[in-house]
Amino acid sequence: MKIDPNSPADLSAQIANAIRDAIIAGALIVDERLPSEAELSEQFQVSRSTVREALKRLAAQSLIRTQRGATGGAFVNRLSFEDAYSQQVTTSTLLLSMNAVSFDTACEARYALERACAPLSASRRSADQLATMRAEIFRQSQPGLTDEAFCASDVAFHRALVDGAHNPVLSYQLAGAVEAMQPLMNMITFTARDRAVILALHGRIADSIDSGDGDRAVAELTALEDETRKLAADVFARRATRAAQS
Amino acid sequence: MKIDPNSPADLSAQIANAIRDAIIAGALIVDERLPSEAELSEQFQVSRSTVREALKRLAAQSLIRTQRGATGGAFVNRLSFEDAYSQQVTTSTLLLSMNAVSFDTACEARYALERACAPLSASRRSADQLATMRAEIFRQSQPGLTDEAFCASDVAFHRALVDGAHNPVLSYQLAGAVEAMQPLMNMITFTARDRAVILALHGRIADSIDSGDGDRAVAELTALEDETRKLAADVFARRATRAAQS
DNA sequence: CTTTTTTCATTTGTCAGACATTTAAAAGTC
DNA sequence: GACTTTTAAATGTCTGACAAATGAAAAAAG
Repeated sequence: MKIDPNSPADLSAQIANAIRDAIIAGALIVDERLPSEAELSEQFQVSRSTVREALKRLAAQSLIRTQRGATGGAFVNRLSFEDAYSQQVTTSTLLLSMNAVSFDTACEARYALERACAPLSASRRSADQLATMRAEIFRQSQPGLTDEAFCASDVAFHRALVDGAHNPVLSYQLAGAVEAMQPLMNMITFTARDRAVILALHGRIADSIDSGDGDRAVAELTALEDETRKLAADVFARRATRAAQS
Repeated sequence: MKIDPNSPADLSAQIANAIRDAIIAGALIVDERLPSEAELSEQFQVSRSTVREALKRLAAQSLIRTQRGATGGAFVNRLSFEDAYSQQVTTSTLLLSMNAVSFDTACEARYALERACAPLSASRRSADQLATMRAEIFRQSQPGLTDEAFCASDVAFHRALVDGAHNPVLSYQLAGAVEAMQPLMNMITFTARDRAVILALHGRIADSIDSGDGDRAVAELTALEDETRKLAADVFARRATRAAQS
């Protein structure tokens, strides 16, 4: 681990990268304790503040955790799917909102990924996951549900579908795509008729998963994608009309 | 943005979260300049070091960038797909290595996601992306190629396939899955016969994409997945045998 | 001897103040 | 007007200090 004091990059960034690379390379293993801040500052020949800034950078990426006290210090963190999941959601959300990703693009990606899960979910889903899907469908059928609650239930439904594949890697990858779309989905106002159509599609998707028919689930998901895009197109068309009039 | 000095969490973490939430909520927009460190330390009633640690946390997530000098400061960063992409790769790599994700699980996720891209890629890929696929296939046919170089070319081939879908969200999501698997793939040693089989499958995939036949591309990808898993199974079986003998 | 309490050393968290470095704008010079 | 110099503002780094947490060792109690 070498540091160049004349590099344009901040010392704290260099140190953080050096430690991160050591973790990736396996030189530092999970739960291993890093040297104390005082020792690190001596090793790298920098002040303790600089070391601390480097450690905070790593902590922000869940690569280390710190503990105070006599036997405390910084420890290499086992990156859990949960940690990665929440980071993935914020990153994806910001990506969509900051880069003006169109609704169609996000929607296409989301359903393409979901269709990838459907066959696996159809053959593996637990009874519990199927029950969750049914429960969310029931919730969506309740009158008086706000649009936001409807969207939230929609996310829960699709998460159960994805988790049914019992592949944590897939669940992790999809989490961002599905949850990050929620702000976009929330722009849509659902009429009673819209909800009925979606509800019917959700029901048919659950039935397909229930009967283990992956191909049919894929087809129903495609139908749901078409429906979603049609709804969004209507919303944007109405907005454009209003904007032109005013 | 309120900070609780009695919270168990570090002040710097609280401040970082407050600023992050403001960015997500849109209260701070892209390229907007945050108050100077001195001003922030007064606003939050903490020392400048604490503010700095908070800012380093945000910088580690590419949420802000800092600039020195008279008109310098911390600016809200436009999170680019490239930034997110590299973070995604490191996170995915660590997830796989630290959580003992099986080769089969990772492989299944990867090919499921790739199959999701295939139909889109078949109908949209640019001539350039198809040329890249062909070029990588040619490179893979060269004798004397190391296993690592073969794997790297494999990644490039699949990236071209994915990018052919022309959906940045899909490319971003898949980047992690494909690149993070490279260390696992590198454990496999390819015999000349293995390479010939893979090469033939790559050729057929490229042909499918070329002719716009998404369904066939999906089928060929499935065949490639089967082949990859068979190779991996052989490797692990040989290892188990050697381990039992020694 | 065992259990409980106290003390203590270690380590992170926070603060205050200082200086170095970078940078662009303002002021000065020709 | 064009160029150079100065200046002010901001981040980057260093030093030293104290607070707070925490486990371990030492001391006290039974």
